[in-house]
Amino acid sequence: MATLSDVARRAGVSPATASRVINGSSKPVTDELRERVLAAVAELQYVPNAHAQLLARSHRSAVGVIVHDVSDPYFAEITRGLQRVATDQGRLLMICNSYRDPDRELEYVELLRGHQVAALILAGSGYHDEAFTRQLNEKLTAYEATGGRVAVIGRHEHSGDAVMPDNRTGGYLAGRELCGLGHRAIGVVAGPRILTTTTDRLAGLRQALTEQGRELPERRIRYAEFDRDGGAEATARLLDADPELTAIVALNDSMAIGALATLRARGLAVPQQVSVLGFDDMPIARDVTPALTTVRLPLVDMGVRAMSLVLGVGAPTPRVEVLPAELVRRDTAGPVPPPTRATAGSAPRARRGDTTS
Amino acid sequence: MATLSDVARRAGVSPATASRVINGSSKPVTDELRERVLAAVAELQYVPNAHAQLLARSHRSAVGVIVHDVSDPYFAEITRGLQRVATDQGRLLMICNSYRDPDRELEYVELLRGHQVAALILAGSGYHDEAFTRQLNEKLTAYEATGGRVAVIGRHEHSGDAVMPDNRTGGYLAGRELCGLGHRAIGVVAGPRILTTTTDRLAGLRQALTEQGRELPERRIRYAEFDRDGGAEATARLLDADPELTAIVALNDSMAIGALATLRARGLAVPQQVSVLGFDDMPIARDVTPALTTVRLPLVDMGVRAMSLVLGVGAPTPRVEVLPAELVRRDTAGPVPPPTRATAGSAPRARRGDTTS
DNA sequence: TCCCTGCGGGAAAGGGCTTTCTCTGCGGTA
DNA sequence: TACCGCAGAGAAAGCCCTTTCCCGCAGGGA
Repeated sequence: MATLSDVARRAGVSPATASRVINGSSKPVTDELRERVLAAVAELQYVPNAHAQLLARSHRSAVGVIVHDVSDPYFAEITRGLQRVATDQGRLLMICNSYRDPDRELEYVELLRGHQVAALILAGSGYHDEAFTRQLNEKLTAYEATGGRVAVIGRHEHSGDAVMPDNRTGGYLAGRELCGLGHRAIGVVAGPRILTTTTDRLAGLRQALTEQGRELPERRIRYAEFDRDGGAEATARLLDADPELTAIVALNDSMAIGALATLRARGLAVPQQVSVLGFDDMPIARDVTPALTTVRLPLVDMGVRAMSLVLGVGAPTPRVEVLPAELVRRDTAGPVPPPTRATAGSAPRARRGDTTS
Repeated sequence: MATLSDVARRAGVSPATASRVINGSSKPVTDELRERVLAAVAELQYVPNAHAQLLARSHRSAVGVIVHDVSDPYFAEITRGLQRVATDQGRLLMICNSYRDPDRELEYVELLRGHQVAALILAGSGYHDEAFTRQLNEKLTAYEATGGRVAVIGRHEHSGDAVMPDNRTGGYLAGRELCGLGHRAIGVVAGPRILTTTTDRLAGLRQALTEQGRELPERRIRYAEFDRDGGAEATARLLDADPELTAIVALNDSMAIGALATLRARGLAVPQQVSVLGFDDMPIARDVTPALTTVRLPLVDMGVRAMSLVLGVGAPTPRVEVLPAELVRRDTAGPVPPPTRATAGSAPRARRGDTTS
C-alpha cells in the first residue's frame, strides 16, 4: 500500500504539505505543489490509512450502535432513523448485532469503545438479569466518564438518555381493542420472558383485561423466540392447549405472521374464527393477508430521536423521551364469533365477510 | 481514556510487558506480573485503542462488504451467509449500504481500503454503465495489487472470483412455468433497467417465451424500483395499459408483494384471474397469502461461498461459482383462466380453488 | 536601509500500540 | 572458577498520519 510519504516523495514535497493538500487543510498551498500532490495521489492510487488518521486526529466522529439484529424489520426501521441523522451530520455508523446475547452485547460495548466512537446507542429490549444489567451499566458509566455519550432505545436499565416506546400502553391498547370486540378467551404469543419488552407489553395487556373484568392466566401465554417461527410454534402450543381461543395477541409482528401461518395451516379463518393482533407495525404488516391489525410504534422516529439526543448538546439531567403507541386497525381483528361455532379444525373454512356484523 | 502506559505504570511494569499480558503473547511473563497487569486493567477499565492496534499490527483481518441494502431481505440472507463464515474465522465484517448508488459504491471501496480490510466483497447487481464499471475495476485491481482479495456476488463486471446466481435460468424457469400453465398475456414487473440482474432475468424469461412461440414485447414490461412500492406501482401501470394480462412476473419477491397488493386493491383474484411469480424466494414469500410461487436462489449459500473464496487460499485463475435457480411452486400461479372471464375489476371476486383443474 | 509582518513550506513531535532487539541475572556445564 | 545459554523483563523502533512549531523569504512601512 502506498503511504503518504510515498506520495510526498513522488511529488517532491514534504509529507506535511501532502497531508494538507489531501485533507483540504486551511493552511494555503500553492497551486503548483497542489497539482503535483494530486497527480501523485492519482498515480499511486493512494488511499489514506484510516487507522493512522483516526489515531493522529484525536477527534472522535463515528457512532456505535448495538441492536439485536439489523435484518429484523423492527431494527431495520430504527436503524433507518439513526442513519438519517448520522448521515446529515457526516457521521459514520458502526452497527453491531448482538443477536440477543447479553455477553455479546457487553463485548460490543468494549469493541466500540476501543474503536473510539463518539457515542453509543443501544437499541432493543433490556433483560431481566441483575448481574448483566450491573455489568452493562458499569461499562457504560466508564465510557461516559471518558466523554462518551450514551443513549438507549427501549431499555430501562441505563440511567442516561433514553428513547422509550410506550410498550405498556401499546399492550393496553391491544387488550382494550379485543375486549371491545367481545373477546374473552385471549391467548398471548409472547417473546422471551427475560426481555423487558415482553413483560412491559404483557403488563399493559393484562391491565386492560383486568379493567374489563377479564383475566390473563399464565396458561394462556406462550413464550418463544421473537420471530416468525417462534410465533408459529407458540401459536400451535396455545391452540393445542386451548382450542376455544377466539383471539391471539402476538407481542410483535413477526410472531403475528407466524401465528397467521399456523392458523392458516389449521384451517382457522382470521378474523372470523380467531382474531390476531400484532405489535410494532413493521412494513410487511400491511401486506400479509388479511392485513395485520397491530400496535404501531414510531420506529424510524425512535431512531431519529436517539441519534439526536446523542449528537446534540449534553444535558445535565438524563432525558427520557417516551414515544406513544397507537392502534392500527386492519383486517385481522374482528368481533368474537358466536359461541356456537364448530370446533376448531373440523369446521369448514369460513370466508372473509361471513361474520361481518 | 486510559492508555497502555497508564496500565503499565500502575502495574509497575513496562508497556511491553503489559501488552504481552493483554494480548496473550507467546512470550512468557511471570504470574506475579501478569496478576498486577490484569488488576490494573480492571481498575482502569482499560480498553485498547483499536486504531492504534490495527496500525501497529501489520496483518489485516477485517473484511469489507458492500451491498445495496442490508435491510432488504435479499441482502440480509446473503449477509447471513457471509457472517457465518466470517465469525467462524474470527473476522470482523464491515458492511456498507450503497443503496444502489454507483458513486457511493466507489466511495465505499476506497473507504474500506482505507480501513485496511483483508478482503472486499461486493454483492448485488452490476450496472450497465461502462464508465462506472471501468472505474470500479480500476479500484478493485489497485486494491488487489496491494494484496487484497476481492469477490463479487452476482455481478459480471469484475474479472476475479465470483459467485453468480443463475439469474438467466431462473427467468427461464419462470417463463416455462407460465407457458406450461397456458399463459400468453404475460406482463413483467421489472427492476431498474440499468441493473444487470434485471436484464439477465428478463433475458431468460424472454428465451422461454420465445421457445414456446410466445413473445415478450416491451409494452408488457414496466421498470421500477426493486422494492415493494416499485412493484405495486409498476403493476398498476401494467394493468392500466393491458387489462387482459393473465400473469405477472415480478423480478424479485419484494416487487411481487407489491404486485399482490395492487391486484388485491383492484379485486383481481390470485391466481384465479391473474397468476403472479416472484423471484429470490426470500423468507416472507411463504407467508403472504396466497403463498408466493417464486424462483429460489440459494442466498445464504451465496454468502457462504463468497466469503469462503475470499478467505481461502488464492487461486491463480479467477473462480466463478454459478449457483442454480430453482422454481418453488406455491399458490400464486395457476392455469390461465378461461378466455370468457369478465373484465378485470368488475368481476366478482373468485375464490381459491374455483378454477382448480 | 532596516524591521516587521505574513505567507508558504518543512521538521518534528506526538497519537497508542506491537514487536524486535537488547540487557540482566540465573542455573548449569566444562 | 569461567563461560554459555536462556528465561524474563525493558528500551526503543516503528506503524502512518496530523498538526504544531519554526524558518526563510518577500514585500511594505518607517
